[in-house]
Amino acid sequence: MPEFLPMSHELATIKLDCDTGVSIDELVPRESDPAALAAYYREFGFTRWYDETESVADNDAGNVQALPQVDTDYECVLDQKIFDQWVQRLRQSGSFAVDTETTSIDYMLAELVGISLCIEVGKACYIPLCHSYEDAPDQLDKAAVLAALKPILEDPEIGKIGQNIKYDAHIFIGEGIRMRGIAHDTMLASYVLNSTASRHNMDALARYYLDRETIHYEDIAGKGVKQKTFDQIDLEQASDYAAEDADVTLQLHRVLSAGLQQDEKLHQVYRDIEMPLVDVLLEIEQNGVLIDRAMLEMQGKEIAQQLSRIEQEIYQLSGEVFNLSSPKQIQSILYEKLELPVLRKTPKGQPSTAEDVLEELAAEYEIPALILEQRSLNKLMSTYIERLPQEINARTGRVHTSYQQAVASTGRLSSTSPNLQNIPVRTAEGRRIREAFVAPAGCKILALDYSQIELRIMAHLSADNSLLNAFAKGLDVHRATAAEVFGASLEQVSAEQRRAAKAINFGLIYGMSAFGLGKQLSIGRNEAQQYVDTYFERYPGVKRYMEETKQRARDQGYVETVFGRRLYLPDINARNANVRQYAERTAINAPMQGSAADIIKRAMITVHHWLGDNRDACKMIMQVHDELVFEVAESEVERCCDSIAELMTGAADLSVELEVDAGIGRNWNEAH
DNA sequence: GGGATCAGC
DNA sequence: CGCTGATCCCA
Repeated sequence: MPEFLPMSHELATIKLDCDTGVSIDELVPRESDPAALAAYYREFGFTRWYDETESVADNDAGNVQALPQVDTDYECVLDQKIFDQWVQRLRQSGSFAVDTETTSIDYMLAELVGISLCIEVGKACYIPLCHSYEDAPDQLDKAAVLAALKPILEDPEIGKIGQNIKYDAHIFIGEGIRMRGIAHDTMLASYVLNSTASRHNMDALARYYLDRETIHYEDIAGKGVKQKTFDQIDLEQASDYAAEDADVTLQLHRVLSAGLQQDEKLHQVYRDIEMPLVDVLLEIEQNGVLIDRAMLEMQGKEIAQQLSRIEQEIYQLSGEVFNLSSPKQIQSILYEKLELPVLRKTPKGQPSTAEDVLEELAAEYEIPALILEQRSLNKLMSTYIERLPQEINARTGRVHTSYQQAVASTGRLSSTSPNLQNIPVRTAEGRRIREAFVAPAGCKILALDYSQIELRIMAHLSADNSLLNAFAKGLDVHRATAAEVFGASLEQVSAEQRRAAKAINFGLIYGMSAFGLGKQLSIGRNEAQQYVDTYFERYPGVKRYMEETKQRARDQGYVETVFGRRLYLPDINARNANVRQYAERTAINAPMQGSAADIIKRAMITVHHWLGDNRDACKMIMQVHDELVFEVAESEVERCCDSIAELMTGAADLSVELEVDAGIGRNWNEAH
């Protein structure tokens, strides 16, 4: 086992120097010599477990190089001459760190307040533009400053370095500046080096990688309802804070780059996937999605009627009115008042009222079925039908989500405010929400999704003959699995058998346990174990792959995707069996989920480049893990469909072909 | 702020 | 059984 695996909580008490007998101080180079840094990272890597609350000093010295503290020279630019000098230096620089200060964390609502810049570590400036508190000093003219910076920010030859630079690029778009040369993002570098870190915000990175405590926004702006927006903050405080951000970003960039240089595969993931994706996500987010407000209103009225009918019925049957949104009250009605049998308990020991439990109770009793229906309609109502219209931007008339690029440990994106990656599709009523995701007049929605991408990746990684064969022949893979496991011919497979086989296939991707499979299929543990055993007999390559993956995880402390993205598993050698098995399931799942994420990200980048200057006719508007959604001019839609499908299938060269299903419609539902 | 629940892949 | 985010209740 390598010495510097990320430590699980269980192992956290073992000091790093216990293993080597060498004092930590001797291990950490104190100079900023790149060669020393390089040697250091080669030896120790960035494998420490870190989060916001942890500082290098608090822990056991850490394996991270703290750059020597440099005397800082931060200036607030209020003078035209000084500004001109900065512009001059920026023009001549190969790259620089940039950070914007604004009035909101919402990129579509935020107003630019000031800009900070740093070309050389320790020397940074803040250019205030719109501080508007009482007696605020005169500031440089915003339009003039932006006009001077625009050619520099738009010059692809001058590299821009930022912390979550997509946000700053959004802000500049709001000012009519399309940032080019987005070269580095310290948040993404940190994410590629260790995706399991809980957060990749600047404060945490500075604390961990620079052993430096930065000024916290709350300290200068206050917190809660009284929190000031940045334009209300005193220039002196604002300058220290903002200039520091740019300076720290540049310092972080140096340290993190040195780390990435030490592993060619990780460097490629960063350079060839994550960085180019920034521009793609920027575009998708700016594009936004058109939502048919009237459609949702209509659906809302229908559902409100159904809801009140169901609620009345539930109150009648249970003999009292109570809050159906409170699991606690439902629990007391069902299990105490009406004395229904308790089939399962929540982790905290409360009788569960979860979907599958109520599903089972619904066979015998009336109320559970009604509660399920109420819950599902209520969810549609509060999360989608009522919420989505509120998310429509007043200026663009569209919904602009945020894709989080440094959140999911496996390499997936996530989507927030609103989450467009969990729009209902499973049930008929839910699916109707997608009818409200529409194309404007003259356009169509084009949706393309990878077919069985994770299973194909499993076939590729495991090189199992039967599985490779099933895909090569273009078989219905769940049916093929059923035929193998139940010893039937393809034609003989029943619907029930196919359903079970599908659950097995999903189980495999999730690092299946007999317990979990049994629960999914509502069968006993032993019967489920039988299925698993038979499966592994028929697919010995898969069995071997699973064992090898777990062993590799134990040996090296991480697993990786087809493209070399890494996921650390600090708990893989834990002594607690539950903790360890959980890590083992993640070890199985992460390479498949993560490789799929890599592949669609690569596809997004090539599609983005293919679109070139044709982005008015064909706009990428959503990504849902294995699906890309576009808004396309009617005249172009067939051509785009074929070309994009080809680019998507070509995004990886696996030992099974990738397949893409495509659909075209007036709305997202029709496009499926 | 944490837990329960449920929407997606 | 893997990975997420939003909403709600309740302390």
